[in-house]
Amino acid sequence: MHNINFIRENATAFDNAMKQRGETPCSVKIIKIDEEKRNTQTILQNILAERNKLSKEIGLLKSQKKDADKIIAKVEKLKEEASTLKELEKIKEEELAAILSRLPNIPSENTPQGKNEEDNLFYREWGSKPSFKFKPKKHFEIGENLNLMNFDLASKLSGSRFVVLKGMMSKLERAIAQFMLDKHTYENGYTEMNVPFLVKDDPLFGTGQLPKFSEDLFTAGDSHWLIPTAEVPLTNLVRDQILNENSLPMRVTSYTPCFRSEAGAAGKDTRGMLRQHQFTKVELVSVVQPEHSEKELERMLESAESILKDLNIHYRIMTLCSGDMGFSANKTYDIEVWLPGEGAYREISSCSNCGDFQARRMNSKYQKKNKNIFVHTLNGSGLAVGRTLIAILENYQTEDGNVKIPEVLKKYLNNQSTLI
RNA sequence: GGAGAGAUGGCUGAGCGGUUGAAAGCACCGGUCUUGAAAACCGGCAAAGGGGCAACUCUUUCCUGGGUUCGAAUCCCAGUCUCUCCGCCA
Repeated sequence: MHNINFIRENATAFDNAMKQRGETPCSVKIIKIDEEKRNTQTILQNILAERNKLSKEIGLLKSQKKDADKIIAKVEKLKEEASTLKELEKIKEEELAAILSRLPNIPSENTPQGKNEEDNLFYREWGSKPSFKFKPKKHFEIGENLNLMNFDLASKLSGSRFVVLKGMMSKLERAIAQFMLDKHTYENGYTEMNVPFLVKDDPLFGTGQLPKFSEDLFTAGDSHWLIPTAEVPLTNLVRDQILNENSLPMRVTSYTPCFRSEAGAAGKDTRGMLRQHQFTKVELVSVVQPEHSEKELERMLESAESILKDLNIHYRIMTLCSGDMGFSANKTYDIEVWLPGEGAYREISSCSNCGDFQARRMNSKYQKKNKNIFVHTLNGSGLAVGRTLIAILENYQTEDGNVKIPEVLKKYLNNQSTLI
């Protein structure tokens, strides 16, 4: 959520920022509504002040057993005026909130300007593309050939974009998740959390999915939504709070399923388990003081990278341009793994600094010298488990159709060295 | 599902129609003392917003939304959440 004072004082800069993000500049409209709201407020408050004053007089008169009927009649009139103005004020407030709550975060000055993913900037890479003496298969070919990955069964149960994993494939996915959690909790300084997978509206508003992106979410009953990412429950752990400064930085991680309707992705990545309605992910969330968030983003990125390094899988990191970033982010790095079967880099993690954007929506502050300051929030995948499974299958496949088990995962798989 | 209890400032907790924005304690901030720290003592300390160059001033907020009243943290209604007991259940 944007600071209205900032927009008032930096209208041009704000409009430019929105332009960068592909939004139509609207500061003029915002400022106009804001002015109307404040004008209404000023008049209303004068009336209320008068009412309060007279009410006190009434109290005084009554306590002296004097007649107060005249003043009471006067107050009655004021009350009527006030109620009309109150309604008008409410309307203006709602108009303003409707606009502000749907505008994306302002890109950081370190975010490259651009329209779409083609304008993303290469940041760095690790490792190199492996060479194969045979034509590497795609993950679903490997999985289906081994009879450990079944999309037909899943579609019988739930339709398209679901998968059933069997036997060692299912164990492998669990091993990956546990490896990630262990790494982040024992080495990277995150605290493991077990959080609800169903949340109410408020948390989703807090992290920015609502009100604008309800189409991307699944609902459960009238009052709950299935989480599209653990970012939602984890970040909202600090909602409506004034934190003690010594509780910062707060670094938490959680392994959860994620549910996404993929409303805008019809026909995209329909084969395989790259884009599913349900997938699991280990998420990282940091809550820090404003002055630390830039450094924290780098730290988070390194935490996510540490997983792929241990798995020895080649990846590159892209800095997302203003037009390709998510709604709440001011700066985002995507980690893209190399998929030999696919012959392409695919996103496996996205690490974002949201600045105080989510904190404003959640009302999350910390206390510093008797001042309450909005915290900064960051989130990143550490990593998407399903896609890590894909990366392992494609990078560790052998010519006979089997898959080697990465060294760091062996201890989670009874020291087995191949999938079958 | 049945029966009760409750929701007050960063926290604990008083207040239950008229200087109550709210006692007290803790936490926090400033100071005295101390070589430094602790303790002790003194002082300060809710938030959001409006008006004003400013000093300052006003409004709103005691879970949320309605209502009663000249006036509500305090009374009434609805909702949300929490807790206790009983039942059911992974």
